[in-house]
Amino acid sequence: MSKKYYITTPIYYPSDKLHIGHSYTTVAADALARYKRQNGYDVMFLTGSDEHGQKIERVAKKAGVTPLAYVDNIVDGIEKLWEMLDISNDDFIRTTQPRHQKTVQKIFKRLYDQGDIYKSEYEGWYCTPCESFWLERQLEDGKCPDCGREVELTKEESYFFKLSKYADRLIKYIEDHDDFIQPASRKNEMLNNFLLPGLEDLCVSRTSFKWGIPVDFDDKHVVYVWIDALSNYITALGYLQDDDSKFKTYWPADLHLVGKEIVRFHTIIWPIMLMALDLPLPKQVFGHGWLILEGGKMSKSKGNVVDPVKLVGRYGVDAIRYFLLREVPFGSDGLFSNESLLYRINSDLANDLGNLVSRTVAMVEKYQGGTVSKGGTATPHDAEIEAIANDLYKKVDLHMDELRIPEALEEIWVLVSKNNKYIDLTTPWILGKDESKKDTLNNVLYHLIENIRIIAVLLAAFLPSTSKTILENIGVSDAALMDVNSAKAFGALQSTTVNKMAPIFPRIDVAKELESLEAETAKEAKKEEKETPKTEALPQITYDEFAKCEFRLAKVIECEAVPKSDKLLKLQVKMGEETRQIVSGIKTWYSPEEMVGKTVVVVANLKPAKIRGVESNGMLLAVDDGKDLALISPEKEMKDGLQVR
RNA sequence: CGCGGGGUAGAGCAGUUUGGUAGCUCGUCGGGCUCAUAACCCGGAGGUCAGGGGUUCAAAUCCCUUCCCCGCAACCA
Repeated sequence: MSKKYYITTPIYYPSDKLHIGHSYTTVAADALARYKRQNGYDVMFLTGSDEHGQKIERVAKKAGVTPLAYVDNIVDGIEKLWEMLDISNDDFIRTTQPRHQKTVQKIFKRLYDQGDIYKSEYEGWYCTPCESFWLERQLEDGKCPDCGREVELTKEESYFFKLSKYADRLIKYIEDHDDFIQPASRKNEMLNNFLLPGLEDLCVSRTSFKWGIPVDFDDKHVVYVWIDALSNYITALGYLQDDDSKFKTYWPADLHLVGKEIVRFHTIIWPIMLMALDLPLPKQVFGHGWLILEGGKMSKSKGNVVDPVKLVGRYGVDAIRYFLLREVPFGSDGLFSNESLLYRINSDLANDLGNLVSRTVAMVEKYQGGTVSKGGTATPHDAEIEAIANDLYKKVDLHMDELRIPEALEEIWVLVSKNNKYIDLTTPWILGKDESKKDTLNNVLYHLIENIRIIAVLLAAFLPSTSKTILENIGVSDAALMDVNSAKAFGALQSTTVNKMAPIFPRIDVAKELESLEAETAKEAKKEEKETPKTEALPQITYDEFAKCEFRLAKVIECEAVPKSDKLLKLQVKMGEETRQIVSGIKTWYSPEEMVGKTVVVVANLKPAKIRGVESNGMLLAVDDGKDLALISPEKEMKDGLQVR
């Protein structure tokens, strides 16, 4: 019996197309899954989509289709993307599938029956036109954060899950299982920020929207995200279903690979759910870092979203896979920029690996008619490179065991470089001119080919198609020689005949390519600009209603940042005789210095409010497009205090 | 004083646990080679290890302190 390995990615929320970050998580999980398979594990690799919720209900409505139709379309795109990226998932779970829905209902019922879920109500604010329910702290200006209209205080009936009951058990579990939360820094974050201060019971149902799994014993309610989405890891295995053989084989999961933003749900809510269901906990939750985009908010004009489909189309799957796997270090963030991507492709893939294969194959053809075999006259440089090849598997394996994918690749590249150097040291082009050195030449070329074979075999998990192409290049097709066991030591290959093929990674002209990429993004940005932002029109109002608002010109005379806040500025503005204090969330776009002296439009008769403990008497008018923000000012110099109509 | 991470060559990072010559990749400059994808190999230049103070024969590393950046949280009238 082979050992099992169950690995998952998060299920993605299909309210929009996926970006490079989702691809990163999935490619990393794929590399791990392939690696384990290659090493003889019985692997179950799951990914999927989390398709319910108010947000999807709303975008679908806006698009004029049913939520399911909307989601079908996006999920289709996701599955195509995974296909494009050579993702080898064994299953794809959608939370709208009957197997999932039915099981979630059973789980919910069971938790309810055993008293871990109870019905209660909590107070909040309801926006009738939006049909949405908000918590006090979610409100903006005491109004609906979505539409800005009045909300009313209501009580929403809801089911709650007793997190608190299991908190102590979870704390103990986390403290006893060092590997459970990785990297360790996140473990402290969870304990200090959430667990040790105490857990509140969790609201697990909603009555304010319908697009969800109905609570089968109380059809006013749908199951809210937590129990719905997190359960996917077991519903996909057949838990509480007729055929639960997969569940019996694969649970508990060996690894939930997640982005650092959702570590919390996977290390607190999910384990507690499992405890309540009396199931074993996953062995490890790994919160990986993110790909940070170049320039951050500065690049808003460039358009910040990196589309994986476009990149794969341009540079090929394995170039993108390589970049993703190589660039994000264990437990921290990596940087993405077109430039770094292109340099990586050129230097690691084209120059080092691709060129090594191509020069080696060319020499085998040129000097010995395409065939090499083991043996010949040794050179003084053989021992060193054989030692490196012999140790390579062990080193890669050690890194993979600790989920250090970039380091594993780095290790493989040590052998790549050493081969390039070996060529320089042994100068086969000189040996080729001397008939008496024929045996030495064969030995040198054999070393190169055998090392390339080992490299190709070990790359199979990371760059599956490149691995195949390289083996084809060097004429290896025997299954035993493509097996990882044959790559654990130098010398398994006896003899082979090569096939010279086109370069596996053609060199990219970086300057030209960057230019063309930029031109393309600029074009797209323009297209986006043209599309008028869809803002839902508000109902008409009478002039009297409008007249209730008092807008005035105000001159900023003082301005400073509000301490301990990222976005808030505290301004003193002069409106005629009067001076007042306003707090505004515009620090991202305006510095305190540049605010002073500006004339702006203020809503003057807004009720005062306290923001972060600072009193604010009014509101600055501004427009934003989601990326940038501009204050509204009079078109020519006018006196402050004047009314705006 | 909310929690956490970080500041090391032009860029991205390792080294800090266990003080002892500051290292890797990319870029840059010079040389070598011609099998190869203007590639490969070798060498050089480039660092007040964020600032200040302390411990020590010796500090990037240990202690104290100041400043700055980035996550999370909060907040965006």
